[in-house]
Amino acid sequence: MDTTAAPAYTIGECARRSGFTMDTLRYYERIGLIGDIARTATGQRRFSDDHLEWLGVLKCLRDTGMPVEQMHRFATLVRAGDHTVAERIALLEAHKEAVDARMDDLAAKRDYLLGKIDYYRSLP
Amino acid sequence: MDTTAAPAYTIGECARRSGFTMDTLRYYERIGLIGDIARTATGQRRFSDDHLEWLGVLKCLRDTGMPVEQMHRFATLVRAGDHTVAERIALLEAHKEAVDARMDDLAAKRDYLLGKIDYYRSLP
DNA sequence: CTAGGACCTGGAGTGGACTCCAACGCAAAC
DNA sequence: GTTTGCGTTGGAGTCCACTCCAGGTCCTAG
Repeated sequence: MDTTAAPAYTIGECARRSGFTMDTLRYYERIGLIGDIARTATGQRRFSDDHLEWLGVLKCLRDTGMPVEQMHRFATLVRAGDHTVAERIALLEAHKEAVDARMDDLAAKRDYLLGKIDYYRSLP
Repeated sequence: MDTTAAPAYTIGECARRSGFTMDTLRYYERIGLIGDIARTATGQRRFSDDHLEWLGVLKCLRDTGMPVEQMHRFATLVRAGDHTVAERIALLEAHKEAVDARMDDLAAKRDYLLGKIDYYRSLP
C-alpha cells in the first residue's frame, strides 16, 4: 500500500508558490483557466503539484503578455486531449513570435533611452 | 527676413507621425504631458517639430511600460528647467533598470516557452 | 456654393485584469 | 476552548489608459 500522501496545498500556500494572489487563483478558477481543484469536506480548495505546474505555465504566458482570453483557448486545448497538440504548438509559436517582437522593440527603445541619458550626462 | 515657415502639424498629421491617436494626443495635453500647443485663430491645434520630438520621448517611455504618472513627473522636470537634469537622469536610469529587468524576465520566459514547444514537438 | 471631411469640447463609457468586501465557517496553536 | 487567522461565496468596485460620443465649427476641393 501507498503511505505517501500526495501533496495538497491550501490556496494561500499555492499563492505563495505560484506567484499569483489568492484572489487571482479564485478568479482563474472561475473563468475556467484552472480545472478540477479538489476540495476538503468543508469546501476548502486543495491544490496539487500538477496544479502548481500548470500555474507555472499560466504565469509564463501571462507575464509574457498573453491576454487571458488566449490563455483560455490554450487551457481548452490542453483539456481537450492529445489530438490538439498541433494546435497548441501553433498557439505557443505565435506567442513566442510576439514575445520576440516585443523584446526587439524593448531593446531598441532601451538604446534610445541610453542615448537620452548620455545626452543629459554630456550637459555642462 | 525669414521666409521659411516653421512646420505646423494638424492633430491628424501629428497622430500619423507620432504613432499616438488624436484622442490620446488630446488626452495627453489635458493631463499635462504636452504643453504649449499653438492654436489657429479658430482654435485648431498646431503641433511643431519640437512637439514631435517630445512625443517621440513619450512614445518611448510609454512603450517601455512607464506609467503615465511617472511620465508626468518627467514632463514636469523638463518644464522646470535645467536645474532638474540630475533628477531626470535618475528617473531615466531607474526606468532603464526596470526595462532591463523586464527584458531579462522576458528572455527567461521565452526560453521556457521554447522548451514547452520542443516538448510538444517531441511527442509521438 | 456646397458637400465632405477634419477638427473642436466636455463628459461619459470601455476593456482588461484583477481586487476588495461583507459576512460568514473552519482550523490549529496554545 | 478560545483567539487568531485562513478560507468560503457572490458580487461590486477599482485602476489604468485610453476611447468614444454628441453636437457643433471649420476647411477645402470641385
